[in-house]
Order: sequence, then structure tokens, then C-alpha cells
Amino acid sequence: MTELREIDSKWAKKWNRMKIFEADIGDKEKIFATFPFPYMNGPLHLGHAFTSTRVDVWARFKRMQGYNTLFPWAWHITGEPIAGAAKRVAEGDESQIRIFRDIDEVPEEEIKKFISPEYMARYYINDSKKSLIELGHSIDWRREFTTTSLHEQFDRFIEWQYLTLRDKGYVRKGTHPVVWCPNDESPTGDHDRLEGEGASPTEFIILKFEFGDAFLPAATLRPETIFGVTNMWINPDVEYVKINIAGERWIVSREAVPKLKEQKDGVEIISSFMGRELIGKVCREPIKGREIIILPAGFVRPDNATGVVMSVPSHAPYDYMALKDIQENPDEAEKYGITKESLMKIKPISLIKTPEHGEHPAIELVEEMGIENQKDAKLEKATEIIYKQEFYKGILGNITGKYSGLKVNEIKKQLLEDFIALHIADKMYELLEMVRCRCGTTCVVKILKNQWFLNYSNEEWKAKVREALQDIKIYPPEARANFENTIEWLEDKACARKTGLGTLLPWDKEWKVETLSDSTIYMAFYTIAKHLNLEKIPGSKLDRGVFDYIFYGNGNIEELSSKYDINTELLEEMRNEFEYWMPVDLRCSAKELIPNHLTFFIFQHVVLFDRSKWPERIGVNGMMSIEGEKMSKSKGNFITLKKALRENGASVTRASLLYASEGMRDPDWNTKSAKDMEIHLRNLFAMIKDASSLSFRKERKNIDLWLESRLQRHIKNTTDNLEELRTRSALQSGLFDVWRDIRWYLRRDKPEKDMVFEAIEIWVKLFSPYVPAISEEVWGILGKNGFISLAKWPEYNEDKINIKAEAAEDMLSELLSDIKNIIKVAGITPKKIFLYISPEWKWEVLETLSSMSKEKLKNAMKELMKRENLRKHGKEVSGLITYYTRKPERLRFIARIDERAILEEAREFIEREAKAEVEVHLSEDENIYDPAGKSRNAMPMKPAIYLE
RNA sequence: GCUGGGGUGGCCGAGCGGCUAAGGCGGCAGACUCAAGAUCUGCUGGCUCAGUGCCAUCGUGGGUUCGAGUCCCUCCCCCAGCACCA
Repeated sequence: MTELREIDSKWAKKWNRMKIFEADIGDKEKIFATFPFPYMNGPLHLGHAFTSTRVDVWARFKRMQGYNTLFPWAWHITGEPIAGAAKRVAEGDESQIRIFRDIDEVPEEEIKKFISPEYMARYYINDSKKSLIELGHSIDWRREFTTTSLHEQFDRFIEWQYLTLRDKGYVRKGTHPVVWCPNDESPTGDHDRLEGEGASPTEFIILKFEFGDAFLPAATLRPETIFGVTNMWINPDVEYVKINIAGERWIVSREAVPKLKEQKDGVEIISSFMGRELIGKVCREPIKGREIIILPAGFVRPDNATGVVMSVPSHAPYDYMALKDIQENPDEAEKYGITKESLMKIKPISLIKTPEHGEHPAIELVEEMGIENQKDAKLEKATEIIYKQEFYKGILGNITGKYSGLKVNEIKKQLLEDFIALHIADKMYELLEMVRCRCGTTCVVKILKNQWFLNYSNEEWKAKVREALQDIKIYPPEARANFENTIEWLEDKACARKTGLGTLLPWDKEWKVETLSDSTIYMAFYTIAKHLNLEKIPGSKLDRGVFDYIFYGNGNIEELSSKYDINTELLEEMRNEFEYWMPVDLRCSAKELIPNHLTFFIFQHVVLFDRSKWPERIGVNGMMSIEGEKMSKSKGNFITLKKALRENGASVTRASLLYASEGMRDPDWNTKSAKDMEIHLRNLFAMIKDASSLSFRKERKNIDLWLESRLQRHIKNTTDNLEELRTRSALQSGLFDVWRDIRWYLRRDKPEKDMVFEAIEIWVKLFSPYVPAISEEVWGILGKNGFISLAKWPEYNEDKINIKAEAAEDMLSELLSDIKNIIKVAGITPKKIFLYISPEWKWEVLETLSSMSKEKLKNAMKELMKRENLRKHGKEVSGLITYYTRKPERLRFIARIDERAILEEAREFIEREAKAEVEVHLSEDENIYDPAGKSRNAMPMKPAIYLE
């Protein structure tokens, strides 16, 4: 058990010492493979290792194919979580400390120092780097860096990126609603929430109804229904206030005030009163100036939007039921001084007609569904149905003026713009569910002003991204739709925030470039990081001019050199390095990053770099689970890479991870499979190690041709699979399928020495990207020089494909299983086995039938009976035709082989396996020994069998 | 809810119009062994049998086709994302 782990460590050290994965500019074609830098608020885990090993396997494969291959690595520390965790350590947060101690395995004395976010990041970086080396990743470590000012040169690079983006017009200042914690004075992302994960601001439209010197601002999601408003709903038993707001006066629920304060200017309370004081009065609808009565409604929630609701009974089931209830019980309304007469005067007003219903869809549906009163739970469903039907299919009526005759979804956007232009509408954002920050405070929606945005909604930009995407190879292909879709819905993206770690926005240093925005084109930075690190170029020298030269070739090199005090050779070398390594050949990540990082990655490349530097391939994979469950620190089923390596070693970890899944499916890690993989690898190693002590045979036989042929197929399969990042299939074919064939080969006969060692050599190469340490060890045992990591990948040679040899082996293995089957069912132990080879004429039937078209097959009998030699076997021919045509696949004719020669050659093998003597006869020979008449059963590729 | 991906034998997973529904794991039996482990071999949906056979099955229910895990529709379930969060 320990042996494999010793091998893993030995080679990890050796690669690292010999620096064989450091890649420099060369004459050879290059490959540049990257993994999205991991976020260092904790150690690497199996999820990271799964994806990164896919990248490493691909890089190793490409390196062996002869490409000059670069696989660099860096670390991400931008943003909140590291800073937040450091703060929690400082506050003595027990659950945070427990995670560091128990899951991350950080020693107590180190945890104390985690009050410094930089220290924490450095600690995890060191820790993780050790794990990656141990895992055997073929990384060029000279190009390592971190984000933020922790790496001053990278900091300058991000400055360059944002200055360039701004100059090109892709960064704009804007205003945007966010979920906001008033206590922290910071946006509250999903990660920072105690409650309300997934909730995002919903845009309510405020329609302003005139009411004395103020407005009653009704909040709605369906502003078009204002044409059908019949009354207002106000909750009589809650407190309302009159406020000043942006130069107007509004009447809203008291709860609405703090929310509006975050969204509008100049909000202050003038007076307050109970809702009942409004009931029975009238307001004025802003479009036509109709008088609208205010009615009491207990269902109006003061904590939702403005607490003012307009009533459109014709198109809103709730409104209809509420109106119906109040009209049927006018006594209640009379308490507020509303006359029965004015109540009964209210009639639903239709403005949308749907194909499913007529003029008053809500009323009709409520009746269809048998809804009794306004407390009925079915109202929710009814509202949903009506909304959908009206939105997609509803036609607006004459009452709506310029919108009439159109569908709701066609005019919604325009209508809103019109209403806002007429100053009759406004917007308010609201959370539809409770959201609470980690600090316990209830969150609200805040309109963040002067926020910096990347203009991802820009249509020209999108068009360019779509164009780039067409040429990017996506593995697996089914992930492509996801990218296409993301491009469609993507809107402007805030690219800076005020808190956490990050590069300062160069022109507005209150802001820091946010985490998804400083991680999009840093692959370009890898190409020069080597020089910046080795030559220790200080960040202060890296002005825009330097980067403009390196990435665009702009400027005069002599002038730049003297201006920034960087010698011309170095500048030139960095430019060459950028030109050589870019574009990125592979970027690989888990599927969760498609809608953000991976798509942004394309966006940024297309505007910052020349077309020739746009990405080549993107790989996507599923999410790691542990023993069938989602991995999480709180569940405690979190497996760090360090722990996995300690328990399994690198080879077992790598192979088990990649054997777990491919494509978009989620891989699962389980201890049992890892143990099984360990057993497999140990056996494999032992088998190869002992191969030289086998006893060998001299002459070549059919089985050697077979193995040679099969190996070629496996080479092709493994290569094709790896090419498209099907890492699981490649492991299957390169390791397990070859193994199976070698086992058959060794079982069939004594091995021929050259053949078996050729097979082993190919085999080891095919699986070496997966278990590189074991492969290096075997490579030495085989007496090879140098590293297998740098050896030549086997090349597929079609000339070695031998269909006849393969057909012959197929025949033998089927024959053997038939014999064993007969022995079993007959319950006899044969001393002798008689095999009868198919007569010539049966071959003729097979060959003829297999060459016939479907239609011709119907008249096959007629055709065949034209032939003299077949006519005498008429009955049997007809039987054969039935046999073959019933399952047309049987007609797949592979190759005519010399069955007799094959059987004679394999006689010993059959005798050994069946433990009986074997005699081979041609069934058409006269006077053969055939007491049971079995020879009649002989068919091409299927000798008849008689046992005695 | 919306968008995208997916549901295959005891389990993991190939297959994406017609090869035998690959391969692995687990289980059972045999060989080897003093024994255990490892290894090797066979079996592992049902029935039948001196073999080349029949039936069933690929989330559910329909449909297209000479033929369907494979294509189309209905429904159910799982995964990811839904943004200022890494």
C-alpha cells in the first residue's frame, strides 16, 4: 500500500527539482492550458482537484504529443470572504475558528495570525501549493502570482485593463438597485445572508393617483391595467404617512418610508394618520382623470411596496373577489361613510381580451375555479394563470388608446417609458421575501449611485462575443447552449465595490475592482509574470505604456525603455512571450462558472485583444459531491486536497477523481471507489514490474497481430477522447481497455517478448497523464531513459489494424464460451471436442446476402437458387436466410478468415481452457467422425461443436 | 418560477435510429493457498436449452418508424445558474 505513495512523492519531488515543466518560448508549436485561479479563503478541496487534474491530464497529453506546453498557476484573493473571515477571527467567532481548525487543519498558533487577511491568504497559498506539487501537476511555478496589491505588478496590470476598457467606452457610471444591509452599509450578496437566499429586487411600477395636494402611489407589476382601475385599496388599520419625496408629496404606509429613503432623494415625513381616514374619499386616476373611490381592504400589506394598491377586478382575481365581498356586505363599508349606492356603482372595466376567456378574464376564471371568497388559496393560482394568459396572448382593447389591438408583452416596455415620460409613473424596488444579513439586520433595496459598470449589455459587444464563441470549441458540446443563453440575458455588471480586497480603480480610488472583473484576462499576465518575477521588476515601472507595448506593440521601445527604466531586451522578450503563448488553448472549470466567469472571460478578450488572441477551447465539468452529497464545510463532509493526498496518495486521487464522471455530470467521490482504484493501480504496477519474468515464445502468431491491431484502436480512442477532454472515457480506453486486451493476450498463449513489451510501453504512455508518477517508475523499470512525462505520445497507425486477426479472435472467444456453455447445460465432462468448420457454400451465402440491399434480400432465396451449387442445399439455404435476415446485424460481414489455420494454431489454447483434446474437421469432408450430425450446424465464423 | 443540462441493470457509468445495452464496482462460484488477502477464470433480469433461442427492461404515459435508451409530445424527479457573490 505504501509503495504507491512513496512512488508518488518521489516523482513529485523529482519533477519539481528538475523543473521539467518550466516552459519557455521555443520553435515548437505551443499549448497554453489554464485553470481559473482558486479563491484562497481556505485550502484546495476535491472540487478544485477534479477540474485541475483534468487540465493537468490534458496538458500532459499535449506535452507528450510534442507541443511546447505551458500550465501556469495563480491565486485569487480579491473580494469579501477573506477580509470577512479575518474580521470574524478578530472577533473570536467560534464557528469560524472551528472551521479553520477542524476542516482546514490550521494549527492554533497560525489561526491567531489570521486576523490579517494577507497573512491568511499567504498561509493558504503556501499550503495549497504544496498539495498541488504533491498531486503531481505539471505546473510552471515561475509564473505564479496573486491578485490585488499583494502582487504589485498584477495590481498594475488590472489598472491597465480598466483604463483601457474605460478608454474604449466599456465602463460606465450608473445607478442600480441592490440588496442592502443598512447596518453594514454594504450590498448583501447571497453568501452574506442568514435568510432569503436567492431573493433579488423586484421592480414595482408606481402609478401616481392625484389626491388633494399629494399623490396616492399605487404599486403594481402590471401598469397597463391602469385603464381598468375601478377603486383603490387601503388598509384602514395601519398607519399611513404623508411624505415629501423628490419634490412631490406621496401618501404611503409608514413601513415604506425607510425603503424609499434608500431609493429616492429628499424623503421626509410630513404627517401621519391611520388608513381609515382615507377610506371613502376619492382620488383621480392620472390618464383620464376619472374619480376613483378608496375602499377598505385588510389584505393590503403595509410592508409591501407603498402599501397603496389599485383595484382592477376585470383582470385581477384578488381584486374581483375583494370587490365582490364588499359589495355583498355593504354594511362594513357603510361604517366608513361609503354609501351603498356608490359601492354598487362600481363595475369591472375590461381592457384585455384573451382567447381563453372573454372580456373579463379574471371574473370568468374565478367562477370556473369555483373560488368562494377572498381568503381562498386558489386565488394565487388564478392570478398566475391570468397573468400568463394576458401577458402572452391578451389583446389590449380600445380603452387603452394607442396600445389597442396589440399584445401586452409587445407594449409593456414602451408603455412604461411613456408613463414615466408623462410623470404619471415611477419605480420602486422591493424584496418579495424577507432577507436578513449575516449581521442579523433586515435588508432593503438600495439604489446605489455612481456605481461603475461594465457595459455587458452593449449589443455590439455581444455581437462580437457571439462571433468569438462560434470559433471556440466547447467541451462537452452540450454546454454551448448555456453560453449562448448567458450572452442573451447578460446586463451591465457592476465591476467595483467599496469593501474587501482588490485593485483600486485607477481613476476613482474609492472603489476596488471586484472579483469577477479582475479575473478575466489574467492569462495574458502569466506570459510575462515569469520575467516580472525573475527580474523583480517593481510595479512602479509598469505604466500603461509598458503594457501597451507588450500587448499591442504600441510605442517606441527605446523611448519606453528609458522612460520606465526597463531594458529593451526584456521589453522585447515580454512582448514575444505574450505573442507566443496567447491565445489560451484551454480554460476549464465547473459548470457553475458558465453564466459568469467563463462568459466574462470571452467578453473581455474580444475587446482587449486582437482576434488572434481569442480563446481556443473551454472545458466545463460537473460539481464534486462526496458520498452522494454536496460537499460543504457546514455539513462536515468537506474533503481537502491535502487530506485526500494523505489518505490516498496522488495517483489514486487523480485516477479516482477522473474516473468519477465526465461531461456536465456531477462527479462523486467515495472512499470505497478510491480504495478499489488503489487496488487496481497496485495490481497494474505489479503486473508490469513482473512482466520480464514471464516465459516467452519466439514465433509470431495471429494473437500478436490481434494485439497490435487492438492497441492501435486504443491509441486512437484514447487520443480522440483526450483531444476533446473526455477524461473519463480516455482513462477507460487507455488504462482499462488495454489492460483487458493484455490479459486476453497472456491467457491465449505465451507472450512474444517484443510484442508484449511494445504493448506495455504503449499502455503506460496512454495512462501516464492520469498516474504520471507510477508511469515514471514503470518507465525506469522498462529501462527507458528520461521522463515519460516528456516521452512521445503513441501515434495511431492504421496500417496495423488487422480485421482478420480481430475476427479470428472474436471467433475463438465465442467458440470457447459456446463450448463452456454446452458443457454446463449438458452436464458432461468431455474428453474430446470435435469442431466442424463451415462448408464453402455457407460462406458464399453469407457473402452474397451481406452484399444485398434491403429490397433484394426479400428475393434472396430466388436469387440464390439460381446457383447450381447452392440449389442442392435448398432447405438449408432457406434456413440460413431466415437466420441472417431475422437479425440483419448478423449479416455484418467482417472478413473471410482461414478458420482451419486459426483453430489449428489455437488448438492448445482451446484444449487448455476446455480441458479436453480437440479435433478439427471440415464439415464438407466425407467420412468425418460426426455421430450426432452436429456438423450441419457449422456456420461461417461459428464452427459446429460435438463433445464426447 | 425562469434558463440550461440530465434521469440507463444492486451501484458508478458508456451508448444518442439497427452490432451482443461497453467497461468498472459490488455479489456468487471455481482455480491457486495450510489459511487469509491478492491474483486468475466463469456467472451475475427471467425462461429455455448440446450452444447460434425466446421474453422483459433504459424516470412516466403516449406517438413517429420495418425497427427507439437513441427522434417527437405529456408529466414526474435530480443538478447548475438566476447577478454585484466567490
